[in-house]
Amino acid sequence: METGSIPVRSLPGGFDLQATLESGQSYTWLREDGGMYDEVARGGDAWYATVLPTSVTGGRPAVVRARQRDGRIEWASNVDAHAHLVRLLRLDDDLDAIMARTPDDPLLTTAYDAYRGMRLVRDPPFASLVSFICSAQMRVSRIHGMQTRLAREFGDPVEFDGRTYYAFPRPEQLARATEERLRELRLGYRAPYVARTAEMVASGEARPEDAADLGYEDAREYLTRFVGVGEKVADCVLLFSLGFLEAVPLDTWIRTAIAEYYPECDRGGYAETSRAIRERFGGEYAGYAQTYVFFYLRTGGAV
DNA sequence: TATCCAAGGTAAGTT
DNA sequence: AACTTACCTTGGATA
Repeated sequence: METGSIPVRSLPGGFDLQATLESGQSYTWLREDGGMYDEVARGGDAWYATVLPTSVTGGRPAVVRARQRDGRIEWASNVDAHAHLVRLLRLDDDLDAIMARTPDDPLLTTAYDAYRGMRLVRDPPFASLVSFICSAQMRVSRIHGMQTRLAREFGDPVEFDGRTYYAFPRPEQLARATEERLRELRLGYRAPYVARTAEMVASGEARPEDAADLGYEDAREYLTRFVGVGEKVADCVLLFSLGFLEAVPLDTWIRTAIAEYYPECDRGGYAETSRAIRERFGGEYAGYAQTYVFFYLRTGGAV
C-alpha cells in the first residue's frame, strides 16, 4: 500500500472532492460509506474509490482511494497515485483563471459560489462513453447504479486492502455481454446501444479517444457514430473525458437555464443553440460554466 | 394501494 | 433537414 496527500491550498481555486465526484460527471467512483447522490449533508470526508483501467496503467488495474479532510486530499493505492489523481480530477486546472475567463453574470456567480472548488473530471474514454449512453432519460443516481453493476458483472476484480474492487469493463469484456443480460442489469432500452457500441470499440471499428485529435465540432460528429450517442451524449464525453472544455452539453437542466436566463441563445437546433450558449459562457471554458449551472440547478438552485 | 409522471436522449419513421 | 413517436425502468408524486 502506498499513501500520500496533496494540500488543497496548492491548487489554484481550491478543490471540492464531493462536488467533483457527485455532480454527475463521472460514474466510475464509489463512495465507500455506501451513499452517493441521494442524501446527506455536504462537506463529508468519506473515502471514494475507483479502479484505473489497464489502458491507463499499462499493467494491472490500479485501485485509487481518495478523501478530502483537513485541507488535504489523502490517497491510498497499490501504485503511486499522485499523477493519476492530478489527471483524473484535473488538479492542474487553474480554477481562478478559468472563472475569470467566463462571464460575470448572476447565475454563474451563484453557481460558482455554491460549489467553489468543484472541478471537471477526466474519465477514461470508454467508461465515459458507456456511462453517458446509459444516461438517456435516467436519473443520476440510477446511472451510477448501472455502471456499478456493469463493473461487478463484467469487470476485472482487484484485491486491495482486504476488499475486492472492480474495474470498469474493457470493451472486449462488455462486447461479450448479451442484450438480455444487460436488460437484466436494468439498462432498459439502452442495453442494445451499449452492446453494439462495445462491439464497435472491441472490433477496432472506432474508438472514442480518436475523437480527441479532431476539432471540437468534428469530434462531436465523430462520436455520434456510436450507437446510442447523439449530440448531447457526445458533448458529455468530449467534456468529461476528452478535455474539450468548450463543450456545453444541452441537457434538460441547461435547456431550462437557457429558457429562463439566456432566451436569446435558443436558436432551435442543437448545434446552433450550443454554439450560442458556448459563446455566452465565454467560449474556451464554457463547459466549466455548464457543469456548475447543471449541478447547482439539479441540487435545488432557484430557477 | 393504484396510477401517473418524468428522468443529464436517441433512433427510426414521416413530412 | 425538421418534426413525431416509441422506448425500459422506477422512485416519488398524486389520487
